[in-house]
Amino acid sequence: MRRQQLIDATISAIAEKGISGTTMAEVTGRAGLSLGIVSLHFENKDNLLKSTLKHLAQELRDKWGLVQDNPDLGPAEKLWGILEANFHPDICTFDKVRVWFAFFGEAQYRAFYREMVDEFDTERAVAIETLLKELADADGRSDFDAFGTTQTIESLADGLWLGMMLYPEWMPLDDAKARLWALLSDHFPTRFAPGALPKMASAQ
Amino acid sequence: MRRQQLIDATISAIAEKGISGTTMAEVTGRAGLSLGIVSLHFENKDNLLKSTLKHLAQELRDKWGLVQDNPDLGPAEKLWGILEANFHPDICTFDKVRVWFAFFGEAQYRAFYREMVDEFDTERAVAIETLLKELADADGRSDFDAFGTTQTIESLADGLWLGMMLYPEWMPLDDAKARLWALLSDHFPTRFAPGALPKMASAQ
Amino acid sequence: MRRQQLIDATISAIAEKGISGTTMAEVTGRAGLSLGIVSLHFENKDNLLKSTLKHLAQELRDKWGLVQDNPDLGPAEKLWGILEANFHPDICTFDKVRVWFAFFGEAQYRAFYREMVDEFDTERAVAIETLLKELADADGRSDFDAFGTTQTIESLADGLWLGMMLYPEWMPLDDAKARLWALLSDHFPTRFAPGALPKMASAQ
Amino acid sequence: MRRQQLIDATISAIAEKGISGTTMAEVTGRAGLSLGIVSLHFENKDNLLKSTLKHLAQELRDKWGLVQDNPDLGPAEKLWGILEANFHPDICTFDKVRVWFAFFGEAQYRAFYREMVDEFDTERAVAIETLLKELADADGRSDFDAFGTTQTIESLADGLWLGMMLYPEWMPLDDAKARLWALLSDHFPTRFAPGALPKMASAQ
DNA sequence: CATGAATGAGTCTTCATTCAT
DNA sequence: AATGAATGAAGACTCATTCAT
Repeated sequence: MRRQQLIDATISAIAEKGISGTTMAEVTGRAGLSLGIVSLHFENKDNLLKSTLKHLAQELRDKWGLVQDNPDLGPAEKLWGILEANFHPDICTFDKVRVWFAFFGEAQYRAFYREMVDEFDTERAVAIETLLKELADADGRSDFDAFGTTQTIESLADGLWLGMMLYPEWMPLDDAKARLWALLSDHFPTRFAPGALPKMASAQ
Repeated sequence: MRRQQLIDATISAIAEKGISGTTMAEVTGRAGLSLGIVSLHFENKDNLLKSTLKHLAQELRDKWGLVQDNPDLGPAEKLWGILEANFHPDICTFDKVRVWFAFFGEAQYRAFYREMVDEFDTERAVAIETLLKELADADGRSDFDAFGTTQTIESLADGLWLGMMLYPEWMPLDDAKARLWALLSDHFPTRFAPGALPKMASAQ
Repeated sequence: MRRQQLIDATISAIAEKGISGTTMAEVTGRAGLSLGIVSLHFENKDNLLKSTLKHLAQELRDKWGLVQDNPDLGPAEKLWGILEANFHPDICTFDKVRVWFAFFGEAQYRAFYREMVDEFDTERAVAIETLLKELADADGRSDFDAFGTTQTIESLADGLWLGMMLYPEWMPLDDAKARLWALLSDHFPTRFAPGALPKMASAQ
Repeated sequence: MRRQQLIDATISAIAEKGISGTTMAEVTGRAGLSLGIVSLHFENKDNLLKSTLKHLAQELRDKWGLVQDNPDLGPAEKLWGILEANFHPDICTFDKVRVWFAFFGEAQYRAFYREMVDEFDTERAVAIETLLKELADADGRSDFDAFGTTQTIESLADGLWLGMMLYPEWMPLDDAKARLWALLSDHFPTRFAPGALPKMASAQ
């Protein structure tokens, strides 16, 4: 499919050259296609970029959605699975993380990002908060701050991505996952045993 | 000083229009100056942008540096002071946070960011890790993972910034600070009493 | 071919407005094409100007090269043919002469001129000197200063061009050719009969 | 005098950077003066350049005018003196020759050149032609082409300048003077003895 | 479907000129 | 008389978009 070919080329171009360096010639050159082809499949550049972001968002949504919809998983497994989706090898590519932050950083796409992704993000925050409550209730901890912990978890996950992008040596993928697991361990030591981070639970 | 005037206008322009929308006309128009003035004081656009980032980095560095050098503060106060610098009203402006992420996101400036800021970031990570060790030692906790906790703290701080930028309603400034304080409370409840977040400790 | 169209427009523009007055808009306007076309075919302005000079140099080289390679011509005919090439209606246009001097006069192109044209000029000087020696030997004039006469002939030819450009009324084309012929007559009266300047020998 | 200081700087700038590279900052920088000083002494750039050319023309005119007005010189000495003025060390500097050709080559100044220098050039051509006639009459050569020889002499002198500028190794100053002397020898062997070129006749 | 030559609006940059000091 | 910061018009260059083939 030409569309996917162009989206892949766009991801690669943005990762390497940034949004401002991502010209149509750059994208079509990377795709090995002609200049005019973009207008054929995406109308214009703006739409190509938005479609690229939409593709990344959908890809991530599908990844954790699969975990959430899995009836065989308990709440702790689901929670970890949703979080781990962010670090899945399909999702957490160097190139793709760079593209996410490129869109976060560019004002004109931040607005679009919100329209596009707000719904997904809200869903995810709700899913996480619900699972946290479930776990806290099961442990009889009525004072547990599920909302605040959701904020912490989501922010930590985002911050780990940024760290992986900016300082890959200081923050390798395994460290990032270990930090997130450790946070869960601190809150639910019985559910997320310290140091017992499962290997690629979501990789099947 | 014209330089500062132009840097302020650049921050405002990037925040509102993004790096690609930050034209020389946009910047000089916001500063109420003429087009040619930039080349007079910054040689060219690239240098203006780099000087803007350098200014932000130095401003932050100065802010937490002041805390670190204060001999009247104990380790817990210092640790919180350093972290709180990120949320100081001089630093954590909506505009300025947007500019930070604009630079993170744009490939050509990410490289420059590292050259420029790497040293500051490393210093800060070392300072945090050292203070954490000091606190853990004082409490006799020899098994404390100071490095991992530093990673978590720094990543959470970054992620909170991102959350404040992308979803200001969901993540207001006070929530962000509360999340960071809560993380410290989890690790050192005697030093950072749960719910006892001090008001603007670093603002004096 | 667009390239030739643009080179022609460049010659016309430089002749009329000088190198500094030869803007991209001026050139493309004369060619009846759009502004962007130059970067498509010549990358940038500098390369367009250099290509224009290269074209002129090659055109001249081809013109006298044809004479030199003609096996039917004797040495005197060849010598005159080579010199007359400078005054051929294809070469010695008002516009083109102006362009030559424009490049001579502009410091940044003089260096390029030498790289580009040095070889041709050296070849031509050698060809002239060789033919002079041949003629002198045939006449048994062992004391003939072929090198010095070459210097004189070439310098005179250049100076005649300058005269034609600066004072066209004082130095019409026919006078210029007559001066050159007279110089040869002075040295080889039997080969170049005084007053017997052939009409457009190279024009067929 | 500031004016002379600026004219000298302009000559040096044009020689090295060409007319288009001769900015006001370049000129005033070379003169060690401030940017605004040009408008004080020359009104504007155009006038500075024209004054520079005027200065060069006057300098040359004064040089051969001195020879012409010298009652102690015979016609042959005068003729040579006038021609040699072109190669006087005050006149025939590398820089100054480059500036002459810069003005010849730039269309917008060629027109001014003619207004400014036409008179001098005509005077000189008349002076040369008159002296040639005088010499020919004295020798009883009624068929001598004084006008044509003037054309040849003047053109050769110009061409020798061009040769000295473009190929200084191939055409050193002494060769240039020798070529001009040899031309005169060819026409008046008794007045300009072959090989007897006088040393710096005009240098006293 | 696909190509890529051509267009021209938009941007950075240079630089002559002005003018308050 | 002299300075040099400031201006803004002018020019080179880029690049999204169009369209004939």
